[in-house]
Amino acid sequence: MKKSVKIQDVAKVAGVSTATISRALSNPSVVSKATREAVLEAVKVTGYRVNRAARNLRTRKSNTILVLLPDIGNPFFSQILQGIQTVLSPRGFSMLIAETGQISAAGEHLIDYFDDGRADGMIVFDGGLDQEVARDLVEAPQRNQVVFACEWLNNADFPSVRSANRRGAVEAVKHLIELGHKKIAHIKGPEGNVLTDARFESYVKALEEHNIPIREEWIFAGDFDLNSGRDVARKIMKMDEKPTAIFCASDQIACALISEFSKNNVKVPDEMAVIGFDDIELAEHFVPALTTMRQDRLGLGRQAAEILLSRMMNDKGISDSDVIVMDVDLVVRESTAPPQN
Amino acid sequence: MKKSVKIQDVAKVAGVSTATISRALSNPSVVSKATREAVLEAVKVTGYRVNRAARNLRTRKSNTILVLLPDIGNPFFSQILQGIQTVLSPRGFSMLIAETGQISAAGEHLIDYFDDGRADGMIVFDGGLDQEVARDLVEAPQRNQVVFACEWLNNADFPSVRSANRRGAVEAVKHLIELGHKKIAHIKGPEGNVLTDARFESYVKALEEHNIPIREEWIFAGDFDLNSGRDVARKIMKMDEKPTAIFCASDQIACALISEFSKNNVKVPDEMAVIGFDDIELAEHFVPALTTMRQDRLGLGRQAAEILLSRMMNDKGISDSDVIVMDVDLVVRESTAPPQN
DNA sequence: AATATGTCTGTAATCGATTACATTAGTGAT
DNA sequence: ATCACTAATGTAATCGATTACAGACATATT
Repeated sequence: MKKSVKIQDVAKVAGVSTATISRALSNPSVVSKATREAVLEAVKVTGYRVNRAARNLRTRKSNTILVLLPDIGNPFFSQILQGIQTVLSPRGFSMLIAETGQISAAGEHLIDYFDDGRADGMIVFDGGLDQEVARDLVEAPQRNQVVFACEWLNNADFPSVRSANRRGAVEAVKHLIELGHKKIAHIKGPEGNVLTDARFESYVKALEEHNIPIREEWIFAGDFDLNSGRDVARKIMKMDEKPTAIFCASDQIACALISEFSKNNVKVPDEMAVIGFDDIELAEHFVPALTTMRQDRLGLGRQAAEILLSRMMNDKGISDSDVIVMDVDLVVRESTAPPQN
Repeated sequence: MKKSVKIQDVAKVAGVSTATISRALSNPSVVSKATREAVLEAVKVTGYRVNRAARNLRTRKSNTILVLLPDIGNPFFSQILQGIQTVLSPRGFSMLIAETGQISAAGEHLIDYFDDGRADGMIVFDGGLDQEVARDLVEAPQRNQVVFACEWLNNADFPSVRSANRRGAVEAVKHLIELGHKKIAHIKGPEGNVLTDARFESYVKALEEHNIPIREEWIFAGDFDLNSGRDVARKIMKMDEKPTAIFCASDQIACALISEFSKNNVKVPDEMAVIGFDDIELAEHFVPALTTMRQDRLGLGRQAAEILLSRMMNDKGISDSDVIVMDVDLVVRESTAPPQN
């Protein structure tokens, strides 16, 4: 049972003081070459590893970033996490993951992560934070160490990285219009979500721009998830006057929608054109392959991490680029086609 | 700029010593009711939060679990992470996430997480660790604080949680046989993976048990991912003698396989029956809905976390239940049917 | 009354690294 | 020879909580 090596032990082996060890490791340029090499050698010999808790205590830093998700189980986030990780890892930061619901369920507050030194910064993917939680964040001294990604807060201007939801939604609907559709339905995301609103409003805008009247009965509540797609498909099939095309707020909705249509012999894209949003991995391999707006999830994660780190370094409090909007791309596959008749 | 409250400040407000504050918070039963209430009140008034770094340093614990994934971007893990989180969070543990590749790329070692006090335990999802990394883990004094999940190491007996891969694969193939298939192909997972081997060997075993000869040309290399499904579909379509059914090592393979078949007018399930493994969320909503073996991903995550925590509490070094095998369920949907003719 | 027992609380050492400040030695200028 | 300055290193305080140990007090026992 070898006891853990501490900086004192290394100092003894290298024949220098602990201060020199510390300096040689964290700021090599200030010690002489000879010492530096001796220290490195001693570190190797002893197998020394800095004790993070001690370092964190002394420096008041954790080198850890909290990633706050509304729902860890949603596979939409996995690639985003990967993007974040590719930026954080080489820079020596660790990634802590938590879920909005779990934090409040545990009686904790979001800013506790700052207050108790668990995290130096956070990337928040939940635009639906409680009013109170949001206010705490705005008023926190660590205000600058927070970046929103994908979603954002309407009443606070944190830096944020997001996809071009409005342009994307407009383009998606336009794609349907250009194919000749006039009867275009929309399945919304969850109530109160900023993405839901942005995409829905753009749907309305695109229709208005082309003088297509809005039909309330073709606007459906949903929640980004599979089940809402299935449910809406059932509703639509019962309608007397059906739309000929549907713009879904997410690919998951679109897939489940198509699936339910297929089961009931409603042909996609011929009888019903369907376009999604996200371009999840499976979209390309769905049957029929899904036409959708691609979000660069890896890039979103990377950008969010980059911005956060650069803000944490500067700490100017001033920021030139508060909102980064990532491009989205229309990917035309097989689930959209001109209307039949 | 309010400076952070420390335990001293609370002590002053409550009119007791720091020791009492600490005790009242971490071991309430040892202080009198009156003091306890006074302390709680003082904590509320001051807005005190324990400094984790200080606590971690003193207690030599981090209350953090490292979750090591082979690939963060793989959505297969998201529900597992959620399962882990639901166990860890209420017990006051945080979840740190890292990727095998990133750690070595950063020149770090897995056991550094123990050595430098970043994690008290780890759940490893990668059965393909380097020999060296694996050996370090086996020899580490924290051997007991490691649990494998989904995958496992062949040459070391860490506790592990996994699905009944062998039984599941046998059942999957049997399902095809019972439908009347005799020409059954298999698309394997990545080379050298323990799951690949378990599922492949079971495929062979199931065929042998039913006296169906193994046809080498119907065994395909793959890698759990979408592209290998597409590629194998193309290969099969070019064959003179085609199988009538295919057992895929993952749902992703199966979906992409079916997708490619559909594009080329090979009818699933009529011309080709396909069964997957995993039951990813989309399986149910695929077209046709995918027949597959369900793995309880949420449960896997939960179990892994439970076992790890209980081992960390006991620390007996002895373990009655080393390997927990989670049930898998055959979910018959629409991608399998009897062979045509 | 003296002693034992138990309950509660306080004092101060401790965890291990970082860093402000002090010190030393070496170089070059005057 | 003295001074100014730089470069390299050492000494010791510090970060903030936990906890071993000791002490104070109240109650029970003999």
